[in-house]
Amino acid sequence: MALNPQKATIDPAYLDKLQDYYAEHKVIPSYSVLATLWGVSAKSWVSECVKRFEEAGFLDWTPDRQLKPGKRFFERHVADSPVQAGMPSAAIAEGGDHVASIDEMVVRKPSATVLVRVKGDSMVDAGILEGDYLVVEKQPHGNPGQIVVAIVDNEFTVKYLDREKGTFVLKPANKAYPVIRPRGRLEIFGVMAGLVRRAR
Amino acid sequence: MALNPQKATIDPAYLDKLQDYYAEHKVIPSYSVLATLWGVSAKSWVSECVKRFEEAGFLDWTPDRQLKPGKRFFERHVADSPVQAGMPSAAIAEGGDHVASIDEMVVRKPSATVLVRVKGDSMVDAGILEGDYLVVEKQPHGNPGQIVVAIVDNEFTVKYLDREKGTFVLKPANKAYPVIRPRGRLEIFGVMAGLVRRAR
DNA sequence: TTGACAGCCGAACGTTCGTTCGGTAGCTTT
DNA sequence: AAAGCTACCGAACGAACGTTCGGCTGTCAA
Repeated sequence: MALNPQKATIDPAYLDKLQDYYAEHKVIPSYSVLATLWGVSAKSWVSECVKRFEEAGFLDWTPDRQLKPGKRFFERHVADSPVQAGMPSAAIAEGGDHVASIDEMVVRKPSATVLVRVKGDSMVDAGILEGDYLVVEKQPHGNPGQIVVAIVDNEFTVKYLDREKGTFVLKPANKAYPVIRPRGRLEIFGVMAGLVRRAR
Repeated sequence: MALNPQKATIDPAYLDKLQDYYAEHKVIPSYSVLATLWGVSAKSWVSECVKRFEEAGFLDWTPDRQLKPGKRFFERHVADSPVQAGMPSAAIAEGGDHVASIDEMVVRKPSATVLVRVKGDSMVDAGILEGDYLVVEKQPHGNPGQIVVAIVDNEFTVKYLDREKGTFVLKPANKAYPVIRPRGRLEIFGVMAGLVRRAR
């Protein structure tokens, strides 16, 4: 057990503060600012801690040797059971699930991905509410069963794509709305890749 | 017309390159790096351009006078109508809804934010489906009307928080489920800050 | 043809940066 | 009781930073 490769410990409180700072300013601060942020007074100590963050993958360097967020910097914790609810950190060990970032769980092809604000309640039964942001992967076709964003009468419409006797139709997820049977070609803007809602 | 308040012109190519750099590294580079990035050789010129970006709202300063992205830096279009579907950028004109990244629209305090996977269908009427990820800001209390994650019988439960005769109760958004009236203290894990769904 | 202006360069300069290194105080381990 | 380790401090230092300022070139209006 002496061969435990004992990683240098990193202080989760330091990471928290850095992440919150970054969330506010979108930049990694200088060592002296970091020092005051962390409540320490020695830049040399900051330097030491930064090295640990770097080894752990939370910080990294640009080719020009400027400090930048590392791969794990944007990791978000996925809580599964309340067991860990109270525990005040228990190290950054491999415990629990992580997710790279919300962005990445929902957008696969950034260049083809757009957000579309949902209007109306025609899809409530699919859990899509007015005001939600639909993450849409732009592409001119879709498969039956998928939720697609189509262009009807020069407006976006979010509907289930389905097939009826060889032609595509758009089905709402709300009994109060009718099925849309487009005459002519159905113009599909993209398919739903995900959904994001801001609370309240 | 001499009194046209003629804004100093900003070079969109410069902005593009800066944004690409930022997208890759998640930091604003130093003036000398900016110079090579832009293909100019005078830091003084970089300084001048930075001032213009600053006035235009694309760059800003931290309280410690470090350069950081400004409000308009992240302008990413939220498509509202199909009109803009095809257009490839069309200049830096004002207007339109913008959003930085999905992460940021939904998490304010990274250090207190967790993802909770939704189990069951007790909140379907609030558009919260099984398998969704609830973005939860950890805090031990909430206000009536908010959707909260509470700990009941050592399990997470997502419910509306409400008040009945002075005590807090948890209301599902699904008539098939009963209101939960906790005996003793109600243990709140956090409040819903947002929701993320991966399509299928 | 003169002058104003915009885009850009280059040197100089004081400030701040991050590193190095030698320290101290407290806790464990032996 | 000594030795070792960890968390942190503080001074020193060269390198890099961003600002200022003067200068050059090309364009456009008068």
